[in-house]
Amino acid sequence: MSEEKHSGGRPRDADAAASIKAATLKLVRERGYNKVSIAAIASAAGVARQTLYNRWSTKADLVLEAVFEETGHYADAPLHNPNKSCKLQLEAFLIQVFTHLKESGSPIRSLIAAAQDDPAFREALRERFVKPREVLVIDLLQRAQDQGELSRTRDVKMLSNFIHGAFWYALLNGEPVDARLARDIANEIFVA
Amino acid sequence: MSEEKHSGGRPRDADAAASIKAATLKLVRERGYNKVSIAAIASAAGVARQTLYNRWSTKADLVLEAVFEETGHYADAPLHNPNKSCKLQLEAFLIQVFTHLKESGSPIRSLIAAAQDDPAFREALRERFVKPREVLVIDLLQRAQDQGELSRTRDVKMLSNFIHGAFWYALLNGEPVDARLARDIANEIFVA
Amino acid sequence: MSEEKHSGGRPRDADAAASIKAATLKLVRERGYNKVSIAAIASAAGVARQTLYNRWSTKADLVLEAVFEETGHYADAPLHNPNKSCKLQLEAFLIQVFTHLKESGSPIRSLIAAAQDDPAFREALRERFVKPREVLVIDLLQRAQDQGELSRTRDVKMLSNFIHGAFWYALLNGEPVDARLARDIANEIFVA
Amino acid sequence: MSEEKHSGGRPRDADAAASIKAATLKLVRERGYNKVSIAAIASAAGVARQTLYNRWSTKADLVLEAVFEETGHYADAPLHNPNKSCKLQLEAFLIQVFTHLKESGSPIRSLIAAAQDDPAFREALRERFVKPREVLVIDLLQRAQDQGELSRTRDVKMLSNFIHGAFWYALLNGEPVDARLARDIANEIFVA
DNA sequence: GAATAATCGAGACGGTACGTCCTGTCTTCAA
DNA sequence: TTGAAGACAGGACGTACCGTCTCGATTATTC
Repeated sequence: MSEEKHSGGRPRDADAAASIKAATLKLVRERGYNKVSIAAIASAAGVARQTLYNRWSTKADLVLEAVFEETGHYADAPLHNPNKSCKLQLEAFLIQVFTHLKESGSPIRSLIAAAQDDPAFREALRERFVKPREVLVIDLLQRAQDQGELSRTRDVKMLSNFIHGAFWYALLNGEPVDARLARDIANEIFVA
Repeated sequence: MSEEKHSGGRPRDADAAASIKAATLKLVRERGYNKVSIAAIASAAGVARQTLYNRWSTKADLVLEAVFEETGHYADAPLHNPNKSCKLQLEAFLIQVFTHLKESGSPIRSLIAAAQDDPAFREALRERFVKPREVLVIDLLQRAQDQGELSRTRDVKMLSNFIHGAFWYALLNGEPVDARLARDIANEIFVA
Repeated sequence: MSEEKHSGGRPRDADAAASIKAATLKLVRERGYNKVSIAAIASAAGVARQTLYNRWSTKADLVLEAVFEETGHYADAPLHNPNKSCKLQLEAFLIQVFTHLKESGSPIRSLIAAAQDDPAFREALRERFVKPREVLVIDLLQRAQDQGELSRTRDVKMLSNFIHGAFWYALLNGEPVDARLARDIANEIFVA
Repeated sequence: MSEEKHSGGRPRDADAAASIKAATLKLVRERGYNKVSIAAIASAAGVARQTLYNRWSTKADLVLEAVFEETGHYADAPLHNPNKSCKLQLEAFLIQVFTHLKESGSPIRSLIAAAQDDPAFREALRERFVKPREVLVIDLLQRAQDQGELSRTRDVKMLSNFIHGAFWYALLNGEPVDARLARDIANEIFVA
């Protein structure tokens, strides 16, 4: 069902996509998004330049896919853990996110940057990166309100903005995005 | 005293700097940062391309200066207004900042983006844009604590991060950065 | 056999080479070598600038090829004509060379000039322009000696230098290089 | 009489001209004419760039003066030496010229090259370098005819062209311009 | 002695050209 | 039809020069 029909012609090289994404991640981490050309990625992947254009329409698309291929799935992981307080669940979630960033922080910063001049790409980033995390956090905060751990007077949407905003702000300003930040954010959100 | 000494050689054309910055702002607002070439700025300013290179080492530097030349001073404006509650002062401050962004939001988004691939430039942006606003907000929050308007249990540094983070998050995600957001942020900070 | 193998990749546009060389000759004759920029040639040929760099490493190389493409072959023409005296054969040969110069004298002067600052290019010019003509003249003079038309005491290598030197000297000094010069040279060589 | 009246204003620095010419010769010999910029000469001479423009209108003019300043006078030296045969006088003269070229050959090649794109400069070179040597050689050859050392049937103007042409040809083709060439030329001219 | 005027060091300016790099498209051959 | 290879149009980049110009400072001559 997920297999597209192959109607004649040479089939796509299955290995190509993997080696391209690997080369993309490697180069972007080493040199930074803007210092990596499409030609350099193709060359590092041992692939013709056209092969990249066959599959991704822009460099941003490619990097987006490369970055979230491997690690994009953790967002589906069950955040709900009845044994822990919501505050600790939030902290644990942030630590999980920040750990991923330790490796891919630079590419993600680059993606956010690339999104600023390309509305279509900004939307893609929103769908794949931003919204899933917002949903998780908002759910968690609502659960906290249901369980009386968080006051019903708090605006969970704005709190979510505070949480994500705080880590974007640190990320984009080059400040450490680590366990300490996760704890400080969680503490301040659940302060009252 | 603030004038740099002129130690020989033809002095720089004072008009040139102004027309270059004006052309820069105009073009960046119209087309977006990455769609504007240095040659186009020079041409619009009626100036030789080399003249830009004589004064700014990168396009980011130029745009940074152009954006904050005119509006960078309002941060010095007295934020302290004894007749208003701190919450309203915060809201007023944010409205002021957001008003500026209505005009220069796109260039500033571009600057934040450009900073992600250039540590030196990120530092410059931090000094000229980020830090001054942090200082203002932190002072205000501390005053609020002194006056009993804000609980001493709150971490003003993290609250400042929430405030700035919330607006960066909205800005970079293409959501409205307006008076409503200012009010919502102020409300949530002073919620208790 | 003389065709270079095509080992993958889009083949070079055959028309492009022709139109580039044509534009090169036209512009160099009109404006002079140093007044013609690579960009101007590309533009006149309706071709991207990079296409020129793909094929020739320097402007001198390009002009060299353009100048000798059309007319470089006459050197192969049989100089040996048993019905004429060697003196008249020399005169006819020089007239032939000088006629070519009437059209391309300016580009050739430019090539000689360009060769003075580029040893590699000087060698190329020697191979394509200088040596073939030396060989022809030396052969002719030796034939003249064999037939008793020229004394065996003469040094044909030096006489060849006299002949070519005289016409370079005239060419580079802006003096007429015409049939009269051809006759005068031939007369003086066969004077005795 | 050769001193121009100085009617007010700071007089020109007398040392400047010397150090400029020295720097010019040094740099042109080291790097070649086209690889030397006016700015580099000024810098090497410890002089402002404008000072060069105050005195010479083009780089070619400057180099012309620099090259012939020191050695341009030998052409006035008496070539007539009754004790030697004209052939030996010619050989001695050529050796004298070629010795100068051993040091300044490269700049002179450059000057001939530069002249090809600048008629005014070609004329200047002709006056200062070409014609004086032609006159000397023609006089010598006429003396040789008067004394019976050279046949009256020879065209001394063309012989002069042969002589100068032969050495230009060698010079511009990168062949040795030395005592051996001087002897070979003299021998062949006086062959009969 | 003061005014005048040309020169000098320094360096900005308008301009032209350079050679490199990159993007996205196209065109060939081979699989 | 895909892939490898590479040419092509187009455009931006940063650098290097050129010849001109504009400063402040200097150094003569002329008044």
